Amino acid sequence: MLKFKEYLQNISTISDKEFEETISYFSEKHLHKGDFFIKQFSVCRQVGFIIKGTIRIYYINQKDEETTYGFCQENCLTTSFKSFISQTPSDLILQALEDTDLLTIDYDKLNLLYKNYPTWQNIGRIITQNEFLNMEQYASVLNNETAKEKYLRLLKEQPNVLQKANIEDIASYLGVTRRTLSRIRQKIYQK
Amino acid sequence: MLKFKEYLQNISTISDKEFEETISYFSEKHLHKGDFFIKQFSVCRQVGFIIKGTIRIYYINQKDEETTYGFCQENCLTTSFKSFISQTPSDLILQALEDTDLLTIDYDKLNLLYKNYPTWQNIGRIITQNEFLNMEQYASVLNNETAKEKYLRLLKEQPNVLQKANIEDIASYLGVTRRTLSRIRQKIYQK
DNA sequence: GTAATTTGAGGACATTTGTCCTTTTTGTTC
DNA sequence: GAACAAAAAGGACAAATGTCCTCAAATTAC
Repeated sequence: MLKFKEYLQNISTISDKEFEETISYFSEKHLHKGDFFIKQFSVCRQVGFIIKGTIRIYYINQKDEETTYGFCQENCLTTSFKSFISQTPSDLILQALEDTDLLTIDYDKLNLLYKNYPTWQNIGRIITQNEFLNMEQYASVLNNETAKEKYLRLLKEQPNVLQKANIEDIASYLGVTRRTLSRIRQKIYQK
Repeated sequence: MLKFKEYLQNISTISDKEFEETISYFSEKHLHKGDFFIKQFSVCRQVGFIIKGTIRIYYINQKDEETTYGFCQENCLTTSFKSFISQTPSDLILQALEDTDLLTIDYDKLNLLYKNYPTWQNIGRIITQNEFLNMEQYASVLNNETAKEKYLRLLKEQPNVLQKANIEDIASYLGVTRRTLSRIRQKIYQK
């Protein structure tokens, strides 16, 4: 809860009283390893704030291959944003890589927050803008970083993901085959 | 003007009177071939609606190579969105590939529109969401389409861009070198 | 603990792409 | 129209990546 309060205070000012009231709109959710937060083709009805654990975000393309968008961990928001804002079936799949605790809010309750608290209108707009910036950053990485650079960044920023995810997941995150990932690791660790 | 009205009406309902008033917040701008709508590192102060012409959006990466994000043409909004919303220096460069006519609105005037017209708050939110969806679509293309597929889509959706842009631009849009683009064309046109 | 199964490492070869060129084509100037 | 310049096509080889394997290590089941 404390971390969530910090998270919101980084976005906008929120009083203790408002936070207390806000928190009553949220629920807690526990996922076991392998559980889905959002399944493919289901309408995403919730946004989650990760208290503890790891979520892998991925989708399955036309050739039946999994492409991993990324991994969300502690103190991050996680949702299938497009599905959530448009309340349409989700292309993205969100799955727990390990036991994960979340603070969640439903679509309707979030809209109540927007309606009842001017602060939340502000928070909502900024979160939407942040989602845009994240997506832009993601596209920029796809354009500019080699698979090796992406691997090194993952190693730096989310080293524990390398333990929790399997080779297949990491390779699909890097946009290469297992074989190439194997070669990347060889170069990094043997020199 | 008519096209712009249609564009807005597709987003939200806007009365004739509101549109008349709205249009007074906009200016017309004419770019010659090669002119910049937004230069690198300048703060983007305007959003443009293209009446006629073609804008290439690109940036220059750490290795001094140009990467082309895409090409905007008639009846599309064009801006360096991140720079515009945050009023910070732009990574993206927007340049006219041919003589281009735009309807433009300044940052301050847009905020006046938001303030004075509830309709525009709605339009603004939806445009922001659309920008997110566009960026997501862009990332999805980067992940899923081969250079050849991208070329064929360009050929289908914006065939005239292939005349207006040079090989270098198109190759950087596809994410390959000139040599590979040459091979792609060879395969497409000789079989 | 042993056997069976899953997962990661890496060999061999084919395919693709990039680099560095030269040649050809197109467009421009006088 | 000839001469020049600019842009695109494409040859030759090197480097990177994918495909299809096998083998070793780790994990799980009994």
